[in-house]
Amino acid sequence: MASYDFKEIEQRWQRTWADQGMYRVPNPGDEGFDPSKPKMYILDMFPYPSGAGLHVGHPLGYIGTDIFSRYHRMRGANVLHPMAFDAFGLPAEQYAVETGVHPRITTDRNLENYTRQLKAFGFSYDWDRSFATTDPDYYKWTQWIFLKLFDSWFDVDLQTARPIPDLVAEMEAGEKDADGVAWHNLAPADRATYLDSQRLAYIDEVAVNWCPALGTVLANEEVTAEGRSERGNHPVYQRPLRQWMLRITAYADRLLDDLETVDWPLSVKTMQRNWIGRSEGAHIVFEVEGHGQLKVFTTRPDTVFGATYMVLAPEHPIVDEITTDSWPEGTKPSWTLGIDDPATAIEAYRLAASRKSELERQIEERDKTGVFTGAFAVNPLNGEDIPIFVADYVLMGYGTGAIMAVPGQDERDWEFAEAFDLPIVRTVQPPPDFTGDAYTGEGPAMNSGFLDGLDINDAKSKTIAWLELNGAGAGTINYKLRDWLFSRQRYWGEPIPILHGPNGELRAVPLDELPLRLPEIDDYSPNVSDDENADPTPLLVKAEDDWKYVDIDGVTYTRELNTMPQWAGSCWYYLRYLDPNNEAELVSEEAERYWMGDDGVDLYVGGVEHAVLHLLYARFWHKVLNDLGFVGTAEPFGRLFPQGYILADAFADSRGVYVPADEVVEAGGEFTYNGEVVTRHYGKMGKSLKNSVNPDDIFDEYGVDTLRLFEMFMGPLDTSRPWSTRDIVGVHRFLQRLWRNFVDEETGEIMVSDEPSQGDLNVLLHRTIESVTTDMENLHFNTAVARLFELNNALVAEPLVPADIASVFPRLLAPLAPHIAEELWQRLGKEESVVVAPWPVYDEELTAVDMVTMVVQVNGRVRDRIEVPVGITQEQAVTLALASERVQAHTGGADPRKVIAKLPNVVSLVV
RNA sequence: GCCGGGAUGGCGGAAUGGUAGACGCGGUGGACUCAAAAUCCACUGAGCGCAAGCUCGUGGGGGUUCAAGUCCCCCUCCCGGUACCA
Repeated sequence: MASYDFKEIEQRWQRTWADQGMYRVPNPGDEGFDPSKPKMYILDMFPYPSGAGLHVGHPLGYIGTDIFSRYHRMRGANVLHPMAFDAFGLPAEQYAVETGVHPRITTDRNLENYTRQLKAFGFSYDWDRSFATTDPDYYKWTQWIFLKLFDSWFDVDLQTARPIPDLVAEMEAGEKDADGVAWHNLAPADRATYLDSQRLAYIDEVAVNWCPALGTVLANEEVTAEGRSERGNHPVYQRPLRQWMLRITAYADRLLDDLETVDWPLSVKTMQRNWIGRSEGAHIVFEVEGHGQLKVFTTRPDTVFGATYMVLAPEHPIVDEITTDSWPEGTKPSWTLGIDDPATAIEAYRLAASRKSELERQIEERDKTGVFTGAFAVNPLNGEDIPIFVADYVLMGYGTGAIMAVPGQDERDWEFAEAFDLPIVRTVQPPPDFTGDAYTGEGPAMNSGFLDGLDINDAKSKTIAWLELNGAGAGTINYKLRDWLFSRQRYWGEPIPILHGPNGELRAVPLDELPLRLPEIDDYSPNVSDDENADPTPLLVKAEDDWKYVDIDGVTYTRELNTMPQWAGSCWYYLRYLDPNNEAELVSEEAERYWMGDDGVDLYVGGVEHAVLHLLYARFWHKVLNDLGFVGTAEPFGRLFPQGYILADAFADSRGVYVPADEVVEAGGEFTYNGEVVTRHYGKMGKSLKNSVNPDDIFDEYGVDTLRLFEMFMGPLDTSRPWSTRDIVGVHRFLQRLWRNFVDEETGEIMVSDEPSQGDLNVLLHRTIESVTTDMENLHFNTAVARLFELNNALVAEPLVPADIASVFPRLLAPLAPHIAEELWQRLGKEESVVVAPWPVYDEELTAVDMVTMVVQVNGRVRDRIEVPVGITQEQAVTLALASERVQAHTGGADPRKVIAKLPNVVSLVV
C-alpha cells in the first residue's frame, strides 16, 4: 500500500522522534552541547489543564512557536522550546469540589490528558524539562522567591531591591532612620515592626476585594470594571482586611520605563501603561478650620485659583471628624438632602451610595450627587473659604480620596457645580469660538493672580514652586497601580512559608525546610457565602494541628494559613525550564546567562488576555530577582507576540442558554436544535459557548499535519479567525497531491529524477525558498503555506520530481508539517532526520529574474503589459510603450506630454 | 468618553505608493466512471459587449500623486482594552 496513510506515518515518526530524544536540548556543560551555535529561547504561555481537554483553538500559538522552533533548529540554533503546566488555582479546586475528588487526583488526570493531546500535535518540546506548578519540587522555589521578597526592601535612592540585613546595617550605622526615629531609640519589637513594614512582601490592612461566592479575596487585576470577579462573574465587595501584599508599586517607574526596551506590540504596552497609570501633578494641602489639613492630589495645580469647593470620597476617614453639628449659615437646601443635621445627612448619603453600586454603575450618564459636610477649607492660593462636600464621584482608591474641585477646567466638577449651584471660575482662557462648559484645553491663565497670562506648563511649575516655598504642597507623581494583594483563602495553592509568633512577630520558614507542602485535609470545599458580611476564612484552618502549629525553642508559632494566588507559579516558570532538575538553586547562573542572554526570551507567544495580569506580575518578580542578582536581564520577555483566537459559531435557545453547536442543524436559513429554533452567535471557541471542536476528531479524519497546516493557513497568527471545518479539505488535498507527486501509488516507488529543475520551474523553486524563508522569519505562516501550494501545483505537470526540488521541498515543509516531510525525506534515502537537516538556501541569481512584465499606463490607467528584460533602458521602454497598438489607441498616436518610468516595472505616459 | 486595532469577491485571506483579489474554500462547466466518490482540466469581483475591449470596483466623502487598498484630512461601523483616575 502506497497511498498517503497519514495515521501510520504520523504515529510512527512521533514514536521514533521520542525514542531518539530528537528535541532534547543540552545545557552548557552538558554532553553534546555545542557552544558555537546561537541560542534561541522560544516560549509558549503554558496552559491551565482543565477537565475539558484541548480544543482546536488552544494550540494556535503552540503551532506557531513549534514551526518557529523547527525552523531555527534547521538554521542551526540551540533551540530551547519547553512546555509545562500551570495547575494550581480556582478551577481545579472548584472541579474537585463538584466531583468530590481531590484536586491532586483530578489535576494529575488533566495533566496526563493534556500531555497526550499536546504530544499528538507533534510539537517539538523538550519534554524532559516539563513540570507542573503543583509539583513540590517546583513550588519549593515559588516559596523560595516569596521568602526573597519577604527578606528584601526597596531602596528608593538606588531604585533597587536589597536584602533586609543591608537595611539593618545602614540603620545601625545611622545612615538611615525609621520614619524619623533613630534605630538605637527603637525597642526591639518596634524595630521588627518597622522592618516588617519595609519588606517587599508585607502584611497590611487594606481595602481588599472580597468575593464571598468564591470564598476568597482577589487582586485588583482579577476584578472587572463592573466590580465582579473575573472568574465566575460573582459580586465583589470592598472590605478592609489584613492581608499579604507585594510591593509592586515600588517598581512602577521601572515597569513603565523598561517597556521602551522590549519588542512588544504597542497595544500591550499601552494596556500596561494605562494600568500603571502614572500622572504627574502635585499634592496640595488645604487647611480645614479646627481640623488640621486635607491633602489632595491634582494634575492641574495651575488651576488652584479656580478651586471653588472640595470633595471627599464617602469613605474618607476625615469625613466624620470635620462634619459639623449643624448646617452653617448660607447652606443651600440642595446641599443637605433635606435632612436637618449634617451627620445624619452624610450617613444617609453613604448608605445610598453603597446601595447603588451594582445596578446604577452601569448607567452611562451618572448624575452628580453629594452632600455638604458643613465644613470649609481655605484655598491656600487666594485665602478664600470653600465648602467641603462628600460625593461618590471621588474615589477613595485613587490619589488621596479627596479633590479640589475646579469646575471651570474639569467636566465632572462643572456638572457637580451646576447641580449644586456652586461658583464657577475660569482660570484658563478658552479660545473665542469655544462654546462648551468646562474648558480642559490649552490657553493662558486668567483670574489666577500671579499666574495670569502663563501657559499651562509654566503655570503648573510656578504653582508648584509657590506651594513648596510656602509649605502648602509639593510636586508629586501619582499611580493607579496598587500593591499586589497576595493572600487567598483557598486550598489549592502554594502555602505561604511564614510563621506567626504569639505577639504577631513574623518568622520565615527556614529555606532548608522548603518545600512547605500543602497539608492533606478531608474537606477542601471553600468557605463560600452569599453574605457579603461573611468573614473570609482561610481553608487551611481545617488542617491538622500538627501542621498548623510549630514549636520553636519553646514558643508556639502558627503557620500562615493563606495560600498564594493563581499567578504565583506562572511568574517565574520560564526560568525553571532552563535548569528544571536543579535541587540546589532556582536556576544555575550558567544556564540562566546562556538561555536568557541579553534580552531574555527570544519569542513569547500567548493570549493577549494576560496583558496586565501575568505579564505585569512576571516582569515585577523578574526585576526583583534581577536586583538580587539571581537573573542577568532587566526584562524577562524580549519579544512578545500575542496570538489571535479561533472563533466559531455558537447557538443559543430562546432562554439564551447555549446548546452544543455540533448538534445544531441548518435548514432553509434556520438553525434548529432538537427541533427548536436557535439563534446564531459568534465568539471565542470554548466550553462556555459549547462550540468547541476536539482536535482528536480532526486527527482521526485528516491527520496532524493537515490540522497544523490548516490552522496556520487560515490567516495571520496575530488575528482572530473563524473556524470552518469545511475548509480543511484544501490543505488535506495539498498533502495528498504532494504525496502523489513524490510517490507512485501503484508501486510505492519514489518518483524523483536525477536531473535538477530547469527554466521557470528552477526559478520558481528559488523564489519559493526565498519567500518561505522571509515568511518564517516574520511568522507569516499563512503565506508560507500558500507558496508551498504553488510549488506543489507546478510539480503536477512533471513526470518526475526534479532532484533539487526533491531535496528542498521536504525541508521547506518540515517546520509546518513535520511528519510527511520526514517520511518523504527518508524515502529519498537521507541518513539524518529532516528535523536537523539544514534549511535550504536560494540562489540570488535565480531569484533575480531577467525578464519581467512591464506595465504601460496612459493617464494613470493600465493599457498594456509587455515582457521586457530587467535591464531595459528608459529610451527602450518608452519606444516599446509607444509602439504598442493598445497604447496608441489611447494616446491617439500623439507624443506624451510627460513620461514617468520606474523601470523595469512601470512606464507611465501622460497625454 | 478616552486609548489601541480593523473594514478588500459568496467565504478565509494576499498585495516594499507601481498589473487589486496570490493561495485556499465554495460555485459553474468538462474529462474519467455503468454511477458515485476521489482525481484531473477550464472558468469564477460587478456591469456592458459576438469579440477585441470598455466602464466600475478595496466601509463613505474629500485631498496629494503620472499612479492610492497603501499617504493626508473628515465621517460611519466593527473588535479589543479602559472608564467619575482628579
